[in-house]
Amino acid sequence: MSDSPPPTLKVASWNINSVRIRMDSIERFVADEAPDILCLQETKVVDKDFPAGLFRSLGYSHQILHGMPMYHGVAILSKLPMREATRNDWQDNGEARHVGVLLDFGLRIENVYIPAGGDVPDRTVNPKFGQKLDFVERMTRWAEDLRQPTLIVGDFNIAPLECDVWSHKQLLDVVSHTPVEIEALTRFQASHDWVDLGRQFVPAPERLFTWWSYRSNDWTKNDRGRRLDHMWASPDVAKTAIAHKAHEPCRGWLRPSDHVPIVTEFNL
DNA sequence: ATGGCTGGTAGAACCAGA
Repeated sequence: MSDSPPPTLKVASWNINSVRIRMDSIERFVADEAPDILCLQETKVVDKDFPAGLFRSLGYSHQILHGMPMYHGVAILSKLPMREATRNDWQDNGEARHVGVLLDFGLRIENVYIPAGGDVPDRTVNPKFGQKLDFVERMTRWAEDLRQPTLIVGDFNIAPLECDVWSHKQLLDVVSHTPVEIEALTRFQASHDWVDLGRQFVPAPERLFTWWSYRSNDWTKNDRGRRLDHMWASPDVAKTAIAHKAHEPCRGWLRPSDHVPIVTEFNL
């Protein structure tokens, strides 16, 4: 690492489901948690319309945007300088699903939005499911060549463990928790010996969810959540993590995203 | 009780999310 790192670093990741209509929630979350770096997915805005001024007023003067019209879109907002933004298109279809940056002290932060994969977990009848699996496989090839300390965060759209969903048995055939997806994600994990920070701090079989469907009248009733959002770190980076949580209160705020932010603090 | 909702964009008998 070149420059010396700050004493502590707090990183948050949040599938925001439209950044423009979620600024009140973002201000409230920033007041609660004050992350140094905020990685967003599903910003749903082209870069020229991104609410850059609002984030600047909250202290996030360093902004790396990768948006597109209507769908997807990722962004990294930071209080610390960032450089060398990379964009990978692991489906080769132009969708804005990844952006990566390098911090001055040598840590890479990679922000990814893995495709949801459609309804039917069979690539022969549902091309979106095949695209999701292929996306993860290409990410795996990419990660095999990573040599720098890296933190990869985002909406992986896969809940790998039995305790990552409200009912393992009832979700076995539901896209996000099928064995073939979990096998693909397991290969990705092995490609860089990624450490799952969520489970480093909340070990299985404890409940840990980051998403609850909009379709329930009361998201707290029956607690039908899934852990779709993740932060995975290079082994050396994982050793510096001192706290991790899913910020569940956000799901109960006015006009919430269906995902809640996840937050990890590091003592570098 | 896995769609019963929520977005963007168009102005939908839409598409997508997961």
